[in-house]
Amino acid sequence: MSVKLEDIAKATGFSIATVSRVLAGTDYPVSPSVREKVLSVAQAMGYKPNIAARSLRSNRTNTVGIIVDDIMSPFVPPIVRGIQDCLRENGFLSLIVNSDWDPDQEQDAIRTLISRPVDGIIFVEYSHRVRSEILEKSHKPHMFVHRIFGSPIKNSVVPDDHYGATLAVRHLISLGHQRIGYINGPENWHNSRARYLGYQDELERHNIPFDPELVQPGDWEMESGYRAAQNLLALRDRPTAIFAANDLMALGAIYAIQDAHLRVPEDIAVVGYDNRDFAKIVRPRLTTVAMPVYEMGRVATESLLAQIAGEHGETEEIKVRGELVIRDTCGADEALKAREEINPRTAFRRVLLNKQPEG
Amino acid sequence: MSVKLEDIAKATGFSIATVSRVLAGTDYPVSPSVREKVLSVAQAMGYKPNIAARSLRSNRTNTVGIIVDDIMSPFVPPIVRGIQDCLRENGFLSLIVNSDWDPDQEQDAIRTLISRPVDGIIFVEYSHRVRSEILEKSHKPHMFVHRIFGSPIKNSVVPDDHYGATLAVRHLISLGHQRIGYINGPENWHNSRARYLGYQDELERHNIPFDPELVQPGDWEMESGYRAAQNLLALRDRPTAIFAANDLMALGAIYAIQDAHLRVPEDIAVVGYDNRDFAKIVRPRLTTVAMPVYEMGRVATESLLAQIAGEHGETEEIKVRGELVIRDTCGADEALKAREEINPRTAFRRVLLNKQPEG
DNA sequence: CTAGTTATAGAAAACGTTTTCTGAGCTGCG
DNA sequence: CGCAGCTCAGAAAACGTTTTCTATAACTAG
Repeated sequence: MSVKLEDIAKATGFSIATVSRVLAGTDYPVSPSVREKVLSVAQAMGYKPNIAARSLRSNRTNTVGIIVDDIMSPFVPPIVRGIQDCLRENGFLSLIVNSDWDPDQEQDAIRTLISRPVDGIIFVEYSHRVRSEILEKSHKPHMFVHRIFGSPIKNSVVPDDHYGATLAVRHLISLGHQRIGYINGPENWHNSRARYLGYQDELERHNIPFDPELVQPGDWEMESGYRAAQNLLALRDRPTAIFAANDLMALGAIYAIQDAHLRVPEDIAVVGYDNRDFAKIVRPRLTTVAMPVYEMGRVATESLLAQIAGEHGETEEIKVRGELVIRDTCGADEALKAREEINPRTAFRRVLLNKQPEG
Repeated sequence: MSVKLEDIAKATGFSIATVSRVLAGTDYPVSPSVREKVLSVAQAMGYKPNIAARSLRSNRTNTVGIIVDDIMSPFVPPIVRGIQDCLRENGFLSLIVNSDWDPDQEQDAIRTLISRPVDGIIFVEYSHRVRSEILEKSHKPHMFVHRIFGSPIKNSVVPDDHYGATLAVRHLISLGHQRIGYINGPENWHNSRARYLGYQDELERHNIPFDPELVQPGDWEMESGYRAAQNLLALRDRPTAIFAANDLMALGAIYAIQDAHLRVPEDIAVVGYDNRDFAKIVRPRLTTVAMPVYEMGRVATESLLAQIAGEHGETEEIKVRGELVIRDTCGADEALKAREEINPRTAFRRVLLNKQPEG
């Protein structure tokens, strides 16, 4: 079949050991002339190492496993892409398995991946509180990328939702809004709480009194955004702007506003959260806070690879900040729109929890 | 570390060979009592085979490689999910690598995957005409899942775009429309041609004369749909319905219609193609032909696994049909909407090219 | 000049399986 | 009864690497 070390050994006259040492790139001393010869012959013969053999012997595979809830769910692909780009840069490949939000399937996935030759595991949108014993016992390096947990957990990368909410509200305030409605997500989600807190804190920072009337519950779905906005519109002193905890509810709110024969952004401004794909094709195009999904994937992977390389052990929770993407639902200054489409592959800011400036 | 065959052999008193035969599930004769004992002990000890060792010895890894252009591009995740579901059912895992529409990176990906332990490769949205020599020489089973090529190629799975266009147009005709505009995709794309042909053929089948005035060019983007619709609206005898070759252009058309102070669907009906995520959250919700992405993934994988199992060699091009998803942009009978959200994991029809009924 | 060290290369063990080869004990048939 | 043929189990080879151990030559220090 394929050309192997033995063939190259025969062709060059050196031993298998020597050939291996050259080709595997260890720091074992090999004289330059030998190295050169082996390299050129290997090149000529088109040598490709047998990864199975290598990993059997050395226990390292340059492969990491990714456990996702569902590759089709909207936030997952960009996270995975961030992971894969970082992996590729370091010569790694990824094995992806779906858990379908099912703890049993997830356990199974963990078991499967651990038995496989993977050097580490990344959990994307891991939602189960119970850490797996198997995972613990395997001592494989692992990272969590998610938006779920409340309390900081080790080895995890999360979005800085508090900061993001702050951006949205600050933008509205800068446009002159004082009465800003808020449509919250489910109360038991950490996301909702963090964004809600960001909303409150930013109001306070600008000395705008917090009015509980302006806060409406939602469940992430469009329909709940619609109803929430209806309630806000029915207030005696109704808001001039609405910040929704996600894009879907923001869109529902826009529809409610339109159905009330009001205009967005002329009569009421709207800001969403997430920067979902549809945000730039709905009408009016949605101003929103980008969830830094791609970056989260990258950051998690960098940390994982460092762990694999033995550079460090567990890390604290890492928070990643997203940017405000200004489009049409706030009627903001055109100049601000210049930056419109952010490129997920470019610069981003990573903020370690304990290094955050003020708050 | 992990428990291995030797440990189980020691624990049960049988030889490694016997244990392996039981656990690997070969058809080698092993007496029931031995089998049972080994199985229970292995279970108790939590045995998981070392895949690296297994694949080194047996040259089979129960892993397939997937080369995608970009996991973030909209059609890819459901295709990948279809592949992965089918793989999982058969005890396989998948290694995914992105090629970024770059032939060089794709070559690289192929090389990488071939040197790895993968039993086969699936190309998703493979766009390069030049088949790789490396791929050919490797003799690895492979399949292509794509929407690109014109001429049928071996081992590929494609959507039946002609049929889909037929569905869309038939629906409009059944609602009484006679003047149906068509917004085409780029002419050099096979998709565009197939959908255009479906449009023409279905008109003919209903004895509706083809009017070239009603056909407008587009480039898949929303903006081109907008302009195309403007042109259609400017016709002296303007259409009562518009069929756009994709959802994005359909959405652009809707916006153009609305900007002309006409209503969708009351004044003009619109049908899109693809059933993208946004189709069910825009306003009005878009009636469209579903691209059978999930099914394409499954079908390709079934065929690949059959190849790997040695059940058959190369296959002819396989066409998969999508369904019409009826929502709000045609004002269709409410009864028809019952089937609204199709479940991608359920039944679907696969149609081999040479088994197609009439056309 | 000798002993110790260093630089380099080869031999061989090891990784955990699968699979081939061997062989022991039966069964069945002439 | 004897032998072919079957059923089942074990011994050992093999898969292609990496890595440990050993060996040799060259060099250095004293």
